[in-house]
Amino acid sequence: MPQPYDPAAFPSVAVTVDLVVLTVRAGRLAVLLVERGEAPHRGRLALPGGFLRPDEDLPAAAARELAEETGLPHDCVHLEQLATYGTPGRDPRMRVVTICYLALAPDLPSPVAGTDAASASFVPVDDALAAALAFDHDRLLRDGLERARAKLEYTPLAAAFCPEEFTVAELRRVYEAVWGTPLDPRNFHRKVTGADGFLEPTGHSTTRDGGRPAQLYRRGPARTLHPSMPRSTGDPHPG
Amino acid sequence: MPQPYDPAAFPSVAVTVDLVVLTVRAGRLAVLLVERGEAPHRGRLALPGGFLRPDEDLPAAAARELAEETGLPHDCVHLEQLATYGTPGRDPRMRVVTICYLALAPDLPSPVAGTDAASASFVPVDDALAAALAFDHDRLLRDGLERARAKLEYTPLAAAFCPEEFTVAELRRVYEAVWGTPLDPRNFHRKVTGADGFLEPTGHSTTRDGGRPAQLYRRGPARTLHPSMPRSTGDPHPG
DNA sequence: TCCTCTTTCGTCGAGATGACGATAAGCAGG
DNA sequence: CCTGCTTATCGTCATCTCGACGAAAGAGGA
Repeated sequence: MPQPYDPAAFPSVAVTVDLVVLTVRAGRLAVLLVERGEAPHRGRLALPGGFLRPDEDLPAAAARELAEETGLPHDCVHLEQLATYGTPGRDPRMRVVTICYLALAPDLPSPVAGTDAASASFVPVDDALAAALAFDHDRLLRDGLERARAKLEYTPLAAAFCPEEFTVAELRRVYEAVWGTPLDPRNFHRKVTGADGFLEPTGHSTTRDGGRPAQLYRRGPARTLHPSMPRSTGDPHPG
Repeated sequence: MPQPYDPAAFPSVAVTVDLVVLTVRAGRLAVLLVERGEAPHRGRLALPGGFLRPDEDLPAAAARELAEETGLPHDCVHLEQLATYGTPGRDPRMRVVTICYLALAPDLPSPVAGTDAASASFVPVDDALAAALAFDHDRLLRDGLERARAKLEYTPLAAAFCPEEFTVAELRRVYEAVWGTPLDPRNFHRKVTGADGFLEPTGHSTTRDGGRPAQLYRRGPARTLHPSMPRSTGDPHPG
């Protein structure tokens, strides 16, 4: 903590808040990107974000940026702090410390045209990683992906990618998109319906997936998964 | 990311790097604290930390603070970013954004007298939480504890609390101190010796624990634990 | 009606785990 | 040397979970 204190003793540091906003669209994991209109990295794709305001809390800044870029109702979006990046030179203009937030959102039907939403669009993560992003945003994105993949294992957070009511198959497709591996529908069904507090039946059902009508569920109250969601398929055993 | 750019457009923000340094001493989990010599919170206990320097990377700043406060050889200390705190008013003097790092260290034999090490000392976490810390350091400490407890479950990081060579019982006492729950020595032994890459036998043995001589191990190359270290004792089943 | 599709329920063997018994191998004291 | 104490290490067993897969249920379409 600041012991010696002198307003002139510390350097000028700009603080920004950036976002890794993930969603699952057409069975693929996608990230929200904006095209930079100014130097440096003009024309390159970048994560959305902006300066922290004078009297703004960190989560509030993240929520504000999220609303500006997506117009999403922020009661259906999961938002958590990811990490902070401050390597000198990561922004050629000046010393910038960036607090990165991770957001998981359901596939929004209309790309709501907010203030800055015009230039923002969801890009499949594979494409985003192939096309080098501006600044060190490749790294932020990779860190966000790693966090999201890990969290699906031991939290019921996959439901954050789903609409209010969803089927077990829709939830499974979220896992398959984020992890990039196919899962057995039968074992998956047994697992999630057996997990305490993961799913709450709504009583409704739907045939939007084509075959036999599926039960509709909403998110349960659980915050963690015990035991965790097994990720491997085909890997025999670690022990 | 900074789109509009104007050096005068962002407010003056001080960036500090604070540390939650944990160790296990006398079977209890302890945290490194310093006594504040200046206002605000003069005389209160606080986490060690300081200002980020102009051309210093974040992990480098954390490592520097750690060396200043403990004098620990920093090749035996695990250091990772914990979270960033920037709520307006958390420091009454000015806007401060603090990047907090978590460090796990073995019990150092001599409290090496470094530059600032004089005032720094390890305090059992229970005592630290009972005595309110300066600023919002209670929260940083709680977050650090939560992270540490979680990481022991799915990583071999408990060995970071142990010296170069250690016995299974010493490792078990680390888990018991961090989690605050007793573990069955026989099941624990089976688990850690069976986990791939967790422990590497040295061939030596010791009787420093009193009874039958115990094998000495060093840390293995594994970075994660599959399956994870079971935490519950007494809880029958979650399903 | 028959086929196809997806959901949902069962079965089986292979680990993993919790509880706990049994043995091994040191030391202290008589 | 023998007895008792300590702790380390090995086994056993019932229960739970998981992966692989079979089979029935319930809708729509040819």
